[in-house]
Amino acid sequence: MKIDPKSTSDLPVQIASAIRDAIVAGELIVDQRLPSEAELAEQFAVSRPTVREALKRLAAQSLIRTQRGATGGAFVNRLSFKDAYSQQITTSTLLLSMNAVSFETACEARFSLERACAPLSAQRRTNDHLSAMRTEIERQSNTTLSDEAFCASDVAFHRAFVDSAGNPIISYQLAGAVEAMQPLMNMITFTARDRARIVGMHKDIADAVERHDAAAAEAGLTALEHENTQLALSAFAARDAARQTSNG
Amino acid sequence: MKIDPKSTSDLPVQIASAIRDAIVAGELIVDQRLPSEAELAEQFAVSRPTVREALKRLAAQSLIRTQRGATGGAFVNRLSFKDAYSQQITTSTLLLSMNAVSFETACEARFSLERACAPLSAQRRTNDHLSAMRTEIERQSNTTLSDEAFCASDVAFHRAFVDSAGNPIISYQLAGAVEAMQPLMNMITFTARDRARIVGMHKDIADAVERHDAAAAEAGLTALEHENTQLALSAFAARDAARQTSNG
DNA sequence: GCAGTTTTAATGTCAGACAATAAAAAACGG
DNA sequence: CCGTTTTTTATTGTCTGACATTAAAACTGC
Repeated sequence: MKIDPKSTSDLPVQIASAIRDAIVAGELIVDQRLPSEAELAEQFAVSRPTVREALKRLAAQSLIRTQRGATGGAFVNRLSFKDAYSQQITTSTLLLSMNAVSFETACEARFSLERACAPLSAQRRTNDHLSAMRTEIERQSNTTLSDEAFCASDVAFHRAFVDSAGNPIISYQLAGAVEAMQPLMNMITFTARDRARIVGMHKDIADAVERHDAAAAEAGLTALEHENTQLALSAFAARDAARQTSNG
Repeated sequence: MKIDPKSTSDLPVQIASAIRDAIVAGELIVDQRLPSEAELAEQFAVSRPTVREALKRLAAQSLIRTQRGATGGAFVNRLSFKDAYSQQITTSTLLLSMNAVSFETACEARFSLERACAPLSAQRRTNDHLSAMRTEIERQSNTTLSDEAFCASDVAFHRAFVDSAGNPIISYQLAGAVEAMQPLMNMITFTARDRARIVGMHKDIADAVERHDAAAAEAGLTALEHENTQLALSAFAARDAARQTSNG
């Protein structure tokens, strides 16, 4: 674990990279303790604050955790699915909001990937998964729900569907795609009729999964994608019209 | 932008969260300059090193960038697809290597998601995408290639295929699923016959995409998944047998 | 006006100190 | 001798202050 003494710039970045590479390469294994900050400082020939910054960069990525006390120090972290999920969601959300990704593009990505779950979900769904979906459908049927709460339940339904595929890697990958859509969905106002249609489609999907019918589940997702796209189009059209009026 | 003065622990984490929330909520927009470290320190009533650690955490996630000099400071970063890709790949790779995810699970996730690209790729593929795939097929046909180089080309082929779907969000999501598999694939030794079969399947997929045949592309991916799973099974069986012999 | 120089405001790095913490070691009491 | 309490100790967390480095802006001389 060495850094290039020639490279003049940004020591903490170099040190963080060196340690990260060691972790990825398996030289440092899970729960192994790194040398203390003082030792690392000596090893890399820099000061303790510089080492600290490097360690904090890694901590920000959940690659290490630190512990105070006599037997404390920095330890290689087992990257949990939970940590990975939340990183994935943050990154995806920012990616959408900062890069002017169109609603259609995001929606297409989300439903394309969700349809990939249909065969697995239809095959493997357990009663737990089904009841999680049904619970959200029940919740969404409550017409007194705010738009935000309706969207949140929508996301929860889709996550339950994705989880029913029984593949944690897929769940991880789709967490970003599904959750990152929520801010975009929150821009839409749902009428009672819109909600009824969406809830109906959710029912169709849950029913299809229950009877192990992958094709029907895929068809339900496609219909839902179409519905969402149409709703968004009219919502954005209305918004643009309002803007036009107020500005000119 | 405030932190909870009651919460006793980990000030840099709290400060980083406060700033991140402000960015996600849109209170700080892209390219906007944050207050200087000294000002932030005063605002949060902590010292400069504490603020610095918070900023470094955010820099590690590419949420901000810093610049030295008179007009320097920390600026909200536009999270580029490129940055998001590399974060995604690092996270996915670590997730696989640290959580004892089976080859089958990872493989299933990867190919399920890749199949989701087939309809879009078949519809939208450009000549550039096709030639990128053909180039990799050409490279893979070179029998003098090392196993690592063969795997790298395999990954490049699949990324070209995914990119041909013409949806950057899908490309971003799948970058992790595809690239993270490489270390696992590198554990497999490919015989000449194995390689010929794989290259043949790649050809089938490229041909299917070229003639806009989504179903054939999906079938090709399914065949490839099956091939990979079988190869991995025998590779791991051989490895386990060798271990058995040497141990007792 | 323009080129070169100086100023200045900001981050980058360092050194040293003390606080907070948690585990291990030592002291103590039964 | 064992269990509990206290002390020690190693480590991270935070602060203060200083200097180095950088790059833009202000200034100067022509």
